[in-house]
Order: sequence, then structure tokens, then C-alpha cells
Amino acid sequence: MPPEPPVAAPEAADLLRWYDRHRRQLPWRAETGVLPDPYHVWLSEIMLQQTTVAAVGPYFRRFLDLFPTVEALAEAPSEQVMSAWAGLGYYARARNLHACAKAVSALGGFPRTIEGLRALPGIGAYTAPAIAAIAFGVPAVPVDGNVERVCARLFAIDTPLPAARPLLARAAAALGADPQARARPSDFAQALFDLGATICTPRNPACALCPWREPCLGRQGGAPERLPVKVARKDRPERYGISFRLEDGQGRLLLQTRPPRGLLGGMSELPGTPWRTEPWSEADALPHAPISADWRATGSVRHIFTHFGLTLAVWSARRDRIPAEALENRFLRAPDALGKEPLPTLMRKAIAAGGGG
DNA sequence: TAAACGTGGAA
DNA sequence: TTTCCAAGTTT
Repeated sequence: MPPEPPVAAPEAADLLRWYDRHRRQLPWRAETGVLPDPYHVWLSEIMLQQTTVAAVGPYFRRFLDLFPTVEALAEAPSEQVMSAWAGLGYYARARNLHACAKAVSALGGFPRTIEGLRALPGIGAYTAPAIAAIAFGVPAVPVDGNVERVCARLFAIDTPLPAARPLLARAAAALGADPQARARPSDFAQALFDLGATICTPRNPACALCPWREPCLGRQGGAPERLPVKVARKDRPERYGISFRLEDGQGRLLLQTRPPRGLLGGMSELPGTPWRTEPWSEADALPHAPISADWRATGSVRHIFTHFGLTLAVWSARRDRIPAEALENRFLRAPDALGKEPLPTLMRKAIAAGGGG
């Protein structure tokens, strides 16, 4: 009997060789062999949470423009930070970002250890090792969605997520234990991201181009695109609301600020009804209007949040002078000042929906 | 552990 | 149109 061919194990050297040729050029990345600025790494990591590279790019550049250093960000007013973040979503990230900048500024710089980073607001189990590895060369493998997918396929782990998390974390750590990986922790982490983003993609992975195609058990199994297995998501309930778009004689809009935490926390909005599971009748809705007026339905906005869909009707009215009681905890904004207002995308759509009609 | 937490692009 | 997905964290 001839000896069995040795089972090939994925080697860091193969991935790093591929990365050196095919790495993506991204605004927050330094040149090959150079560790990037920790501020840039941190800022990009927070922005990239559950968010695409394409969406982050313009925001990242704008933030560096407005806040060139972590100290500048720490000293900026929170309204300016929220305004700069408006449209990116998950606004708790922006609130934590500002709090983290203040903490880092007070510390005199970013902690260089996973534990030190993990203690900061907005930095969790993934982001702490990500910053440590990418910015400081700490030999750790941050496990994000890319790394989970690559590992699930590489080792044919078919336990459904999220139960598979501990298994996948062990697999990722095993890859990172390779001496070649430990010699280049920053590049190794980013190489895994790039592999997951450009080759080992969720659908139609380009296995023929993969530096790990030989040892990949998922590919050998014939259906790597089937991995990782995920539990079915619950269906999204629908909610209904009405926003009141009130203009004064100068065309200024009546706005208010949402509570500091929770959905769209700290962002600006049109006054309106609560968002409930039943559509609103006129009689139910009018008590929530900021003033009594000749409200006209001028538009409707459909918006998808993570855990519910929202159908938001927009009712509009105009009043030359806004009564003082309507301005309790509210304020007026001229149209040319709305660009600097921390308005979430939903409210920009609502304002636009009322404006033309 | 599970639910809350935004948005836009691709298939 | 619908569903899935994107460098997750907090409670």
C-alpha cells in the first residue's frame, strides 16, 4: 500500500503570500510592513461594525477632516459628532465613540493590550483584539463575520451560529498559532478579512483563486457556500406612526431631540405619534400633534429597521407663528441648517416626503 | 442567551 | 419585492 498523502493543513505563509499580492487599498490602511495609526484603526473598526466598507469610506474621511486626532474628537461637542455620524446607523456607536475618545484622551493614548482596549466603551470581544493586532502587532486573531465564515468552511464546521462561536474562535486561534502568523499579526488579521471579503464570500466563493483551496474541508465537501449554517431569523413585525411636519412663516421646520438612549437615541426628529403595531386613526393621532392645525397627509415613508418595519405617514401644516407651547422641548431649523442637524436617514426621508407634497 | 440596535446594496 | 448581508456591542 502506498502511504496516504498527508492531510494538508492551512498554512499562514500561503495566506500571507496571497495578501501581499492582493491586499485591498483602504483609507485606514498603512503601507505594507508599517503599522497604521491607532486612531485610524479604532475609528475604522467602530464604523465597520455591521457596516460595509463602501458605506464607511466617506464617513471615515469626513471624520478625519473634522477630527484629525483622538484629542480633537474628544473635545468636540457631542452634537457635532452625532451630526457627522448621521446616516451611518447604530447611533450607540457614535455615543460610545465620543465617550471612548474622551477616555483615551485622558489616558494619554490608546491602551496597547487587549484587556485595556476591551475596557473602553464600544470596544467588545472582537474590536479589542482587532485593534491590538492591527495597530500594535499583538499576536491575536480577531474573530469577525469574515473570520467565522473562513473558519467554518476551512474546517467544515456545520454547527449553526451562534452556537458555533466557541468552536470557530478556537479554529481561528489555531490558525493564528502558526509562527508565520505570529510574526505578522497585523497583516494576518487583515489578510483573513480580505480573504473573506473578496474570495471566501457568503455566496459564490471563488475557491479557484483561494490560497487555502487545497486544505479547505468545506470545498472538499462540495458545498462551501452552505457554510456557516445560521439559524433562521424571526420575521419582522410591522409598526405604524405619523410624523407631523410643521413649517413656520419662514419655512423653518419644528424638530425635537429623541431620548438619549434607545432607538435613534440622541438624534433629531419630527414630532409624532408613538410607533405601534396598529395603524393610526385621525382621532387617535391628532392628540399627538404639536399644535391643532389643518393637517394634510403629504407623504409616506417605508423604513426597515433591524427588528421591525415602519410605515411612517407624514402630515404637514404651516403656521406663520409657532405658539410657545409647541416649542416646549422643541426647536425650529431653517432648511439650509438641516445639513448640520443630526437627522437619521428615516427623518431625512420623512422631511423630504412632506416637502414636495 | 436573546433582544435591541440602522442603513443601503446585491441577488 | 423579499431576503440576506456588512470588520458587533450592550443590556
